[in-house]
Amino acid sequence: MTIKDVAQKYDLSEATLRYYEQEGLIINVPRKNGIRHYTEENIRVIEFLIFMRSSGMSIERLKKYMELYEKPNTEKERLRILEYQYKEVEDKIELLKTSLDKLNIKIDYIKKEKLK
Amino acid sequence: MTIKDVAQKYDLSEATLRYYEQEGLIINVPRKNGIRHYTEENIRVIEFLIFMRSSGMSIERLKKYMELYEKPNTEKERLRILEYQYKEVEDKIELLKTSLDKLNIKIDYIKKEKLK
DNA sequence: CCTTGACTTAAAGTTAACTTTAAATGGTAT
DNA sequence: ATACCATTTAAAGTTAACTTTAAGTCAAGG
Repeated sequence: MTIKDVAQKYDLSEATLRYYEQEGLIINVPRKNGIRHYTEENIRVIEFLIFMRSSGMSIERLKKYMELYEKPNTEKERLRILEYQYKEVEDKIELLKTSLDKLNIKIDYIKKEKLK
Repeated sequence: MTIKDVAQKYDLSEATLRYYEQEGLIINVPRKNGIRHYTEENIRVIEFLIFMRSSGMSIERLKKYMELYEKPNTEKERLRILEYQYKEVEDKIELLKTSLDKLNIKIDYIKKEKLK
């Protein structure tokens, strides 16, 4: 798959794919005449990156994760990163739920004010 | 209350309070010898701002909201903004819940791999 | 052979939301 | 009176995560 194909399939810009590679999030992307041809492994990594970004993990932390991924016997450390991320997402959800409640109260309040 | 008091009480930096004012999110902050003395109304606005920021509303949208707040008969428009924000927060929560599930699956998978 | 179009890299630019800095002022303690 | 301290404003700087631009390469079509 060329960069264009991948970008279309995953709704990323080509620039983003190059940027991720430059940052070390995607490695070993083979070239033919200098042009990227993503392998299945590359694609799996990209899917992982997209998912992790959607959970809010920073590029910085993903870089750390991918560095570990390249080395043997790093499961424990990678697990720690994922579990930490899990907790962060949990916390964020809790915070947002509180926000929802408060928004609701505010909305109701304004609705009542309007009736007066 | 001086800027220092407010910053401490709400765990904001003084710079942030000045920035919000500059952006038009906090208006009519009275000065004595040039020094800010926040009124109760100012404080209520600040509490609102903090809450809205925690729900992820942008400074830009808050600016719009506060502009409306200054004008009479804008309840309908303000309601629209709040309801839109409500939906955005709902969506974000859903997205994050999906992330949690996937993270869980990934974590379990790595744990199992490790056992092999 | 020449142009076109897709791709390349490196570097500079963008945006949001602040933060930091520099220079000035004004009340307070010595 | 002077030195200090908290405050002020305006402007410049920061950070993350991209995006855009400039200049170049290369295979394919006319």
